[in-house]
Amino acid sequence: MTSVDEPARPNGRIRDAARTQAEILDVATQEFARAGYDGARVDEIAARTRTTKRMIYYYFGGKEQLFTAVLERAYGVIREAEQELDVEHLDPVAAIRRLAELTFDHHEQHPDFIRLVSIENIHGAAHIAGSEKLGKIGSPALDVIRRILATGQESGLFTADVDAVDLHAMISSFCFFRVANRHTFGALFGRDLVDPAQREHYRAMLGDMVIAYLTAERAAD
Amino acid sequence: MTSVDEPARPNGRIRDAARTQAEILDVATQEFARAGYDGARVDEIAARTRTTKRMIYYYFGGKEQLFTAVLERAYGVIREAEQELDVEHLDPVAAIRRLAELTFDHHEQHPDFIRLVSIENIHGAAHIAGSEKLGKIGSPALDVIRRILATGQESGLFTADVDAVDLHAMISSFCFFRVANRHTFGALFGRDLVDPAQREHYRAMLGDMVIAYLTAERAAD
DNA sequence: TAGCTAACGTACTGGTTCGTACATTAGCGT
DNA sequence: ACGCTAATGTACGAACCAGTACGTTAGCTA
Repeated sequence: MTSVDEPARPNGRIRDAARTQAEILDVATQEFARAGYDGARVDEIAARTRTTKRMIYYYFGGKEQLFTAVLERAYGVIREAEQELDVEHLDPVAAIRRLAELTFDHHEQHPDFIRLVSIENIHGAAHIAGSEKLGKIGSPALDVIRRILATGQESGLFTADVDAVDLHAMISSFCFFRVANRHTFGALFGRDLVDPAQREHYRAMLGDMVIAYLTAERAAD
Repeated sequence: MTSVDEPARPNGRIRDAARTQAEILDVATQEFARAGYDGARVDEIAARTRTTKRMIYYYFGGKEQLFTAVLERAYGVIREAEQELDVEHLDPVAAIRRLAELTFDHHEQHPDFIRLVSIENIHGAAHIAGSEKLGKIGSPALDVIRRILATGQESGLFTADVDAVDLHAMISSFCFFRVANRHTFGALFGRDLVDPAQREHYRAMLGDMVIAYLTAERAAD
């Protein structure tokens, strides 16, 4: 099965620290997302790698640090995606809608990440708190929202008195819930929130919701 | 500390099956919510009860069934609370806002339940699926929403083409995220979503959001 | 008050799982 | 070519933990 791997590779057993580490992180991400922190098995992660359990401890130190490394990489992916956001050329309403849609898409495309976040919350965000990397890196998306919001509020288009962090929470809530609670919601209400046929429906619903909130006519106060 | 428990009780060691089971469920709820399914320890649950591990297996059969029983009771509490909903005497806008607020309050008051739901989703809702009790009991809240929605849509007050299940998902998203992701959100963005001082702020934000969505002026289509 | 059963306690086991001691090799620098 | 170190593999141990065999007692019933 793995006989013809790559050309000019003797027996496919080459030493490559970076590749080994990346492979461990890939498998660990799946395993932690599959079963939770305590449900994940170090032996299982090792077995699904081309290397051994010894290497996990050699490179990461232990299960706990491995999970932290998994989180760090997962959040890194998000941050990279957020840096590619290009919506500020749009008018505020369109920009916010587009940003919400991209957030929606990203959540849908990374269910493992959502699960890791759920798991980390079960454990009180102890690993994030104990990570230097994850300590102080504000989300690029937040800066984008901040600027769009300022423009929209100055022009009077946005009537809501809301700041970027809260708006981010609002958008994330919807995207997160849809993916994270898919199973219980489906079991209890018989509706699959991640049904591909309903994807556009929910995408539009999110955009409508956020725009309606931001532009609603407010009672004078 | 526990010397003077209750009057007329010889040594406090009385046989009471119902009480023992309830006590196991109480402690198990805390322990599962604290550490997740795999992180929870049956011995720990037993130790924090007035009874022994033997009783857990005697009454519930095993760890898996105990978790299912915990879920069943937790969902039962929700359903009871939903049956007390009394908002239909209000006009549709006020009724929906009130319902959202009550949902908000209930989530805030039951963080353990939120955690159990997160945990159950990590495991693909396997326990709900395997439970007869949890299989077929539609939420009373859903019926209430359905009726309010119908009234509001007929009168033209509500312009959004949304059904009860989706609206319920929208409201729950916000309430759930705020509690469930409190820790990672706080660690990453430095804002405690469950800060008591901000409680009214978020409560109002949810109501504004839902009402704005339902009553927004729609482009003719 | 004898006896019966539900309710309860103790002590243990067998398997699992994280982590490590020890042995080995690839491949770079000189 | 020769060593030196990063990288890797093997085998094992010690603790932990879900679940159980076996023994005991409360309290109702007749």
